[in-house]
Amino acid sequence: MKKSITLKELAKKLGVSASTVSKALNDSYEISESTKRKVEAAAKEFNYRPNRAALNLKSGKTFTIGVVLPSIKDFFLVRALRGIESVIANTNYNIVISVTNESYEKEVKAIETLVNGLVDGIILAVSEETQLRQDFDHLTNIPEDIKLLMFDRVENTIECDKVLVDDYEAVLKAVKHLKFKGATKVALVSRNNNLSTGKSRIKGYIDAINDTHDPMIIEGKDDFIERELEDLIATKSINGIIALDEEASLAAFRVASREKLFEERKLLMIGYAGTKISEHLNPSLSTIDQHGKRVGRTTAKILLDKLNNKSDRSEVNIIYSSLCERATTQMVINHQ
Amino acid sequence: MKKSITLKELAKKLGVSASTVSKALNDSYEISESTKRKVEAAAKEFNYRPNRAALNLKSGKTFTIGVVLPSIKDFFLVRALRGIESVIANTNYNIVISVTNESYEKEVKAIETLVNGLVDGIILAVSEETQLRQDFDHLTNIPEDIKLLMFDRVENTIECDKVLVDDYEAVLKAVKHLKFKGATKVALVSRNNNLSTGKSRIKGYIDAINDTHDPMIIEGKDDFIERELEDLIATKSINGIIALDEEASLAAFRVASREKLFEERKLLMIGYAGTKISEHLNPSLSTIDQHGKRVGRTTAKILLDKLNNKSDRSEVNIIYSSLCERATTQMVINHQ
DNA sequence: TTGAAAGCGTTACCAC
DNA sequence: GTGGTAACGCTTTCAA
Repeated sequence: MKKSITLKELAKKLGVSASTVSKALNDSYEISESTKRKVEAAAKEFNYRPNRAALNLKSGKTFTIGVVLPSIKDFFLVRALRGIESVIANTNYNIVISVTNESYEKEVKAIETLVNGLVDGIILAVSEETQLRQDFDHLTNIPEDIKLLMFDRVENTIECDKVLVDDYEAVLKAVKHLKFKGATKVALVSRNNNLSTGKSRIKGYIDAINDTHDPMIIEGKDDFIERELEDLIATKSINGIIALDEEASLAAFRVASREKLFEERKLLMIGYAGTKISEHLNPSLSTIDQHGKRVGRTTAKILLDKLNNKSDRSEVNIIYSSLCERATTQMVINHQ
Repeated sequence: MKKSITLKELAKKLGVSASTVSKALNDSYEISESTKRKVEAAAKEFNYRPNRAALNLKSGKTFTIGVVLPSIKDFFLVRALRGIESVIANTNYNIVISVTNESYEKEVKAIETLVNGLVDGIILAVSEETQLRQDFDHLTNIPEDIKLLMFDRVENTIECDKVLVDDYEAVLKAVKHLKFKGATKVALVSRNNNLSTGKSRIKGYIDAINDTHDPMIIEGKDDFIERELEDLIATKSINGIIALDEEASLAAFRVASREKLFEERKLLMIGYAGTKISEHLNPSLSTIDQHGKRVGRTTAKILLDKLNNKSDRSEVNIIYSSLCERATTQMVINHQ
């Protein structure tokens, strides 16, 4: 592996000035063709690479975008990351990634680091703990020349670009669909969380059941969900389930399978879960698809527009989920 | 959002020199306590943030690590990324991520960009196309002050730190285990690839069947695998399957389910697939667990050691896979 | 067509 | 204890 050379050293080797080399490499009209050729040849020979730190310092830009995610376990966030990456890859920007593990403290630290001249813009999905604490100073203190975009989990009081998912409507529609397909008693299961998205989804559920029966909401870890759900099945003979995340979806699915509710056509279900696993469950699980990759792509495009000053005012973009119907909603329910 | 201020401007506001401010903020013994306090207060008030580009330029370090991955769809690579992130998060380093989509050209471009003063070190899993072309100039040309570490898919001719998975042994053992459990005719399925890891795994399979029967190898897209496998089942009555990746595992699983081979206890199977999906298949799928997260953690630790000059010679580390036994190998096979 | 010099924001050496 | 100055690697203005 060769050691790389600086512009000055290259200039010395060529017996010309640094400015000449710089201009030649930037294909300036001031430099003669022959000099350009010589410089380019030498640059290649000596493996010259412009020093990025110097470039950044000079230009005040970093051509780097920070992506701050609460988790890279969550299938939706990973898909969003893929979407972001697919757009950024075709530009001259780079991606710095930070994972907060849903921690407020890590989020503050991540933003702090990124903001210190590491990035030109930040794409952020707020951590759960931050939403719980409702403490957003680290976001309001971001210098104004760094563009912020929030997606999915969003804080409305902060003015910045936003890309949202229609959580309320998606669940509203899903639960109505369960009812339409014959479910008369729909329970909701969810991991216990403090997310704005979760609250919207629950609201969608409540509005959808619309007093046709009391809300039946189970929030907790997967084993808790399993226990409580078994209880609800026994006591309330529910025939519909809406699950708000993958953990809850799989827990509910396990219960339903164990109780043979799908086999006996006693239950309809819609969840949130990755495509591959939903397809391979038996019966395959109907899900709400949030189009994570599209969310990511939109996110990246809007931020790039901002960075290129193509737009100035803050934009709010909504990506509509769609119901991905598979076997758990395609049976006719068996009302005894 | 406040605009941030430079050290010089801060010095002017305080009526002291830039050097004094710099030293005060770095808690130098040369500066009086009272000055330090004044400077710190002012720094906070005016939202001073050191400019990272200037720091990088001065120190010649970036405290950034580049992670170049062929894909972030692959569950193993995502787990490795998580492992890397979990280690780096506790240091003052940052992660720049590049995804090559298995493309040689993208890999070259990514390395090129990272090497231009963006990072101090690079963690790389080589793309499929690069392994196919066997063209590694972009790697041998990396300046010697940037540390390179390759993991999983590795090129032996390049001297650098390496973290490997025991592909050969893992498949050898897995196939032997299938035989031990009663499978007498084991077929291998795999997506068509040109990876070093795949070749090692196939070698493991061949050595494991050890002429007890002819190798039966199906390589291709999932629909191709499904067709060919149905054929093999019909004509050769195979009773064991080893699948080398998630796509192949799921394709083979679908065929086996359709043909009711698991129900009738006619088939044993081991695959490579994500934990969650393997557990939720019915019957649950036995898999080879490569401990992706551990691979990532090891990877990051070794690179950090190199960056901190804690070690100098190149290290090769092997992470041993383990067989994760689930239902598809826990039945007694039904020999008619 | 080429070159000298200033400057981006910071640190470190050396004077004072 | 404090301040001036040079330097990191590059671009850009202005002069030659």
